[in-house]
Amino acid sequence: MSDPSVGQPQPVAFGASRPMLRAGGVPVWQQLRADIARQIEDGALAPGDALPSEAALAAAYGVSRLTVRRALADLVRAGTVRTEHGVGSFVAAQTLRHRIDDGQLSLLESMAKQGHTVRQRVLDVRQVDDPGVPGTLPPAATAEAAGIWPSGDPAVAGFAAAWGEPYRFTSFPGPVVEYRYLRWVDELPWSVSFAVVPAALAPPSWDGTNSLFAAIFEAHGVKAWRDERRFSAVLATPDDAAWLEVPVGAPLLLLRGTNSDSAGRALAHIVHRIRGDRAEYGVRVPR
Amino acid sequence: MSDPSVGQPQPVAFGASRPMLRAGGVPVWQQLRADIARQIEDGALAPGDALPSEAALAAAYGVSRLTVRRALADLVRAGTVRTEHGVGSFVAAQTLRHRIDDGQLSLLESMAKQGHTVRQRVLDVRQVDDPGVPGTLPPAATAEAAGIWPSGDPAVAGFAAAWGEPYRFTSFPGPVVEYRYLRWVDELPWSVSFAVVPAALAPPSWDGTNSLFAAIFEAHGVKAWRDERRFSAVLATPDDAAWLEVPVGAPLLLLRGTNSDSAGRALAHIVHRIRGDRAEYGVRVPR
DNA sequence: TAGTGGTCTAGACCACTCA
DNA sequence: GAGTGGTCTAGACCACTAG
Repeated sequence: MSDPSVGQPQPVAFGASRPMLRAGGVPVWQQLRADIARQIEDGALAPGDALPSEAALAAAYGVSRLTVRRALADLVRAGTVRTEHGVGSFVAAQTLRHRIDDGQLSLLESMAKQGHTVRQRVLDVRQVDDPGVPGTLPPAATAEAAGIWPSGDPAVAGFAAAWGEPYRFTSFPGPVVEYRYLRWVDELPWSVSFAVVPAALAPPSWDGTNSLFAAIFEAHGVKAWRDERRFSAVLATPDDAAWLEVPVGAPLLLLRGTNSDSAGRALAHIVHRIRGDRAEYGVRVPR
Repeated sequence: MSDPSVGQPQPVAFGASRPMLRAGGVPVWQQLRADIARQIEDGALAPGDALPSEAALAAAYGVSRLTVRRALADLVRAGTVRTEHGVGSFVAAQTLRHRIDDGQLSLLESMAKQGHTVRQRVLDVRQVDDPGVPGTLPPAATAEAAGIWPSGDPAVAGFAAAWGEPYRFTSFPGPVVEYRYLRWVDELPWSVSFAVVPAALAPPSWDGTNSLFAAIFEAHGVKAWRDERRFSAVLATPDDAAWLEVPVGAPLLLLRGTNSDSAGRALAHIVHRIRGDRAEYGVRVPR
């Protein structure tokens, strides 16, 4: 109840708008979330503005701090509010959803045309001598699809877990190489990605400065075409959250696909886990 | 600590696997989630099996019930665990992700070819005489993109909020008709969808027994083609949750697109909010 | 050092389901 | 009525940030 206007713009009178209904069917934390969201929506709070502290909100609304935290956690997962440990909560900047025309251009090429910068960093490269084939894949491979993430070292989660189903390269039997890499667009995390290619085609030392398929083309003269893209939605695991700088439970666009050569032979499988608040993938539908 | 084996299969010895680490950097609820998930992953718990009650889990792991609930809430959002109020928690059945080859076929046609049944129900139809045009859209239209959902009557959220950006039909000025409808696949909720079409083209009484564009074709002889599909990921709002029978915060695949006639004139805008645990949309990429 | 968010506890009451 | 999950509280301690 003390004067909170010290440097930060005075927020609207939180809690004054309407008292929480304890008897109605709607939980208090949902009403609270809606009330905070409405003030952001109405423009009473602009992006970057500080919210009152959790303790202040709890006092203003006459609820416990845990109830406030539950409402805020929902807004944080949705990307509406951003929290900084030890600092405060703020209205999140509206992140622009970049429209990617996901044709045959790589992300680097597509974004460069729009004037955006793309940076890639290879997290790990691993050769697997006995890759997954139908029927022999361990149960861990389907774990990701079930929303299960590894509890131990995150680095051990390989392509198979990300892909979520048996795979193999019929035209290129033998060992494969798995890549895991991060992508930034305009210096903000964009996606954590997995790729697997036959070892016979794997570029010896891909460092992410160009696209993986550009590297394959340079090394072997083989051109890889995208032939299908499959889209779904998943939640960010703690692993995703750490890499992508989003809270656990944030929405991710799951993009899976296979690249093939001109003869239709599969050359690579790719999985992208893309920040749902940043990406909108556009695909032209042929008539 | 009493004997819980009464009719339900005796679950594995929860809590015996490893004690919670209180000093490590990983929060206890994340360790707990991982521990429960591992037992599901390992096959110790099969789909449909009952988990111990929250109180029993709290006692077995030596944590408070709230910590258990936090771990379970994460698994519920991810679709790994299903809870029934007053009954218990269960390992969720692995929902199959249907692959839709999202070409020019409607969902009804595409799924019928795979032997699945599709049912549609129109929730509401509304004529809007002054539809959103660039620059005149109220701030509420962008609310959905920011993860804000209406606190009042859910039925008032119209197409503009779902679409998230200004729109208009340059070739068909004048009033538009908004539809909101639900779709089931194999009698399980699939998506909640929004469509807006010029009033001049709107089928007088579409009831969902056929596809909206089939109805338009029958009424006016105008064939609508899909020309682009845009994919993103969002979280289920309480509104989505109620319709789609998923928990709040579950991942949804956001599919937006425009259908045009053979001359390229926009005839309709569509938004689908699709259960991420059920759908995987496939699109062929032209070379 | 003060204030903030992050975590966890013990306990309470309610709504719901089922024997 | 017993047992379950759903909600909420009051309080505690910690980690982090900043003046």
